Amino acid sequence: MTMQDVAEVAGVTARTVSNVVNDYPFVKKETRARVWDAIEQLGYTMNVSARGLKQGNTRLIALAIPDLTMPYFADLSDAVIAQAQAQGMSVIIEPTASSRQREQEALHRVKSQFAEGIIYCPLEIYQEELDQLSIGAPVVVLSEPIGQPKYDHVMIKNREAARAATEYLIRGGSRRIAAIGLGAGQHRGPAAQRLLGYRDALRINGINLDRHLEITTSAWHRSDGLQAVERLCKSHIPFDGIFAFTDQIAAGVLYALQVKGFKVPDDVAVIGFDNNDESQYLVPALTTVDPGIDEIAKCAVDNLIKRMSADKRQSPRVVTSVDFKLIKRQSTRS
Amino acid sequence: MTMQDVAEVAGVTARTVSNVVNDYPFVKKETRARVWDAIEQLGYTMNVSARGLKQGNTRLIALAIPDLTMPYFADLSDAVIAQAQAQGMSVIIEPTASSRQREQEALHRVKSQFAEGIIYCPLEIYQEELDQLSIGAPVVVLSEPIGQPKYDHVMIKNREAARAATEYLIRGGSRRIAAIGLGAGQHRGPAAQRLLGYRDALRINGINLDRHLEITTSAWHRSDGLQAVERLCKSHIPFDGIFAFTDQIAAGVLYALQVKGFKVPDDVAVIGFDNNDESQYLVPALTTVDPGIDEIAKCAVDNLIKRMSADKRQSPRVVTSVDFKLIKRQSTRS
DNA sequence: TTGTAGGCGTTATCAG
DNA sequence: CTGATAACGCCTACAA
Repeated sequence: MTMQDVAEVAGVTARTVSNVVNDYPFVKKETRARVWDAIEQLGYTMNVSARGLKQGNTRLIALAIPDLTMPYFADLSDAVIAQAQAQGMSVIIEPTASSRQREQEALHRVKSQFAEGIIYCPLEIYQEELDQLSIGAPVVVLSEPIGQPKYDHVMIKNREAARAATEYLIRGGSRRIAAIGLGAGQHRGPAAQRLLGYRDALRINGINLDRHLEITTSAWHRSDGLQAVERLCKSHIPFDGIFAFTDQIAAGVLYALQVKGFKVPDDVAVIGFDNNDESQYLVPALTTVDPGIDEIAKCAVDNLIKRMSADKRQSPRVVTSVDFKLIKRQSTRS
Repeated sequence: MTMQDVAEVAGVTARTVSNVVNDYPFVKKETRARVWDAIEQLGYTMNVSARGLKQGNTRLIALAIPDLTMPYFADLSDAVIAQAQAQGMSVIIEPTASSRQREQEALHRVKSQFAEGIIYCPLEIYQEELDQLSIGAPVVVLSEPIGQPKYDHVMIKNREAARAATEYLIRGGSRRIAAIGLGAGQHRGPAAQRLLGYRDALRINGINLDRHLEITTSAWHRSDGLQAVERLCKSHIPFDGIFAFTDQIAAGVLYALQVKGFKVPDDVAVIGFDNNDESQYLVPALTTVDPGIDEIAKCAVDNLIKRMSADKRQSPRVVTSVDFKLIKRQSTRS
């Protein structure tokens, strides 16, 4: 079933069929109609591999994220897909299960999945390593760059946002603020930045650090928040505020606090990070940091598409920073 | 940058390069090594469009869902991607925004996005219409079929599950049970089936229907659950149980009940549908129906791949039914 | 406004 | 085990 077949039925040549399906303007109305009829009649669909081969593009991009079942990444994926579709591109999603190996595979597989570029959310692969990989396709990285990165980056200011969140708790009267969500052994990446921002806030406001209030977790799930609170309680460490590194952690935290009989925000104020849709329906509704997902997605897709256009491959790397917002709800005192 | 270029550097022909990258076994070890070296050196990646053209496949499938930001569909997408990857396929996700037009577009665009088949979650397009569309690619539909469908279907027994959920509330002592989530004007689709199951349960247990307890919503979001409870309260309709058609609705319901001072499950027992991860961290943890997402995804992908293999295109349509489970938690009395 | 011819990068066929 | 050659289906100068 080729253009040739359609052409024969319509009584024209393949060239004309091509003109019709590609909306080339200078085709007689009547010819156009005959061709469309033939297409319908035969159930013809164009072979996109052939077109891709000829034109050298697929209009497909890849998006590598740690875990699609986490609301933040689902929202991000949705926003990326929307932005891409607005530019006539489709998106292949590749969850990496927060595994180093799967992240590497995702980067290497880009081309073999027909994608012309990739938006990459790193968790396990650090920038030095990333910058040494040879990927053979344009990349936009969603994280804070260090020094002169090899690829375009889109980021939010994790450290500043974390500081703003922590200071908001302090302004509400909290003095013993727990920070929940640093991964064991992590010294880099968003969680580490958020911890630094937390410490900044304490230092600037003259509050002593207490390492017992910095709770590491194995991941960023609700269960991690719940376990963190249990650990805090079990070791009898007093606390009157919690900065959860993600809203999912915060959801687990709120659950645990409720079960243990703490009043939020009176006994303990809680702030999250991500502004998931879910967070406004928690009880009490969660104060959180809105990272501006739509803006992140827009910048990422725009930059990737620019980079994909052949003439821009060598242009200087661009690092885009997206503004965050503090969303004030009922889980904190103001 | 073609195989030819690699071949010249490696001192072989393109044919040999092809054999190497495709793991054809009968290539001398030494030749193989030389070829890989050349590939590394040149940063060569195969042009998959060319291969697709030659072999007639892309190993890409599409997944059309209403909204990726809804946990159920994010979980489903994740499961479908995992299943597809296990079979060496990648997935293009197409959110249809619960819009009739976007659902149609998704179905028509399949091929033009390089996908060889599509898994389709209908919301707005009914089966008669779907069965008349000419799609030109294998389709697996995730919904209950009516009569003799044109395509393969994978379904859960919505009506039976809804009945089981409602009966569980009845067994817990609820008599005035609200059903929340039927779309305005919907007489078909999963919501309608769930309403029927709800009515079945009441009838079988000798409880009179009260249409005031059947609350329609515009969508299946948390906000819809919240508004439904407000509407119930405002019109002073007494109720002691709620069957929410999704866990997201239930989350909004629990929030509203908490705000209004109802005790769950003592004053009002609540049951949901979907078993989102979130639901076990709601306060109180939500009793719900687990539709078996992994099983659904596995059946969908398996059936689609079978259907894609040329010789199976004409085999009889298969309808797969996946079992549900009741997950009992603290939002209901037992 | 439509027809003709050639090539995009790969793999398959046939030799060797 | 490897080399040459011919498609795969489409697009685009160029020609008419």
